[in-house]
Amino acid sequence: MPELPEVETVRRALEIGLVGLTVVGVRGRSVMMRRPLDIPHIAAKLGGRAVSTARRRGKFLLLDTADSGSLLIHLGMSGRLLLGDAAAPEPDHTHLVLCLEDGREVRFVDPRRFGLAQWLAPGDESRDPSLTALGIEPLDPGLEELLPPLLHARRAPLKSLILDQRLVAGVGNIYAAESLWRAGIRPSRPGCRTSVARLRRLAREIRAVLAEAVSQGGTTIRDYVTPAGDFGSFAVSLQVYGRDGESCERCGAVLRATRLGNRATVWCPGCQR
DNA sequence: CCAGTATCCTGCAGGC
DNA sequence: TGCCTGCAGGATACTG
Repeated sequence: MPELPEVETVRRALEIGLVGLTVVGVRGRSVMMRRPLDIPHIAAKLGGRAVSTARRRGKFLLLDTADSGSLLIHLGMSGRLLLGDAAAPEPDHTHLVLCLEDGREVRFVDPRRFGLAQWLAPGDESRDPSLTALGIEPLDPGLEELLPPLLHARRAPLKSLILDQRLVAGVGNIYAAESLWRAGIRPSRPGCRTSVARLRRLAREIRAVLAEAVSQGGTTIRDYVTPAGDFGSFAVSLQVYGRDGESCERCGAVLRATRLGNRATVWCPGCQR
């Protein structure tokens, strides 16, 4: 569910509301998630320590301590991080709770359990396979120069390529569809059959749509909320995602839905080539 | 190495 | 009202 803008919005909320505070307790159940959730291990490493930094890499969050290591979190499809009063009712599927010194709690809620929360010892970050495999950070400088040659070398549909976290880290199904619409490129177009100039345009649109979505607090479709419980407001700016059957804002043609790599894909047959 | 498919899990909407 | 099917913002282990 959450893509880069939603994860970045969560990170900013934690930077303001969590960083600097001490985690006085850790509780939860050691359920199976994308990786096993080991509550006692997290409790031993994080309990009694302060969170010093909240970082993001692609769709991953890293909550650092000064010298004990970091809590790695991925929200998967349905994950949410909530920051609020410990007395508030606890949602179903709350798997991990960080109790804070000021009486509030950070709760990791994830019904589908496609997410993960895992302790990384100092130095583990550079060994974790899913972190080391991550590609370009799209809001960092250089996307326009680095991404086009990678895409041009491949035959797969561009939408599948930009969803591949090893190429560019943070684009998901919503922003893949939106950036291709903005660039006027068909999602099914093979990377190798797209000019480098058009791929550069795509890279620019990826950056632009992600940055705009961050400024709107992300996109809420059904259940994404910020740690404070607010909805992201970028949904009103979506041009294709979830709009099949409606008319294209740019050319008026009827937007069509298809499936690409087992993911719903909406595009405009009139102006995406 | 690359491209495409199946799979993990719960909740919800829609059809009958 | 229920029961069934398919689908959902993701990643990855497979298969050819």
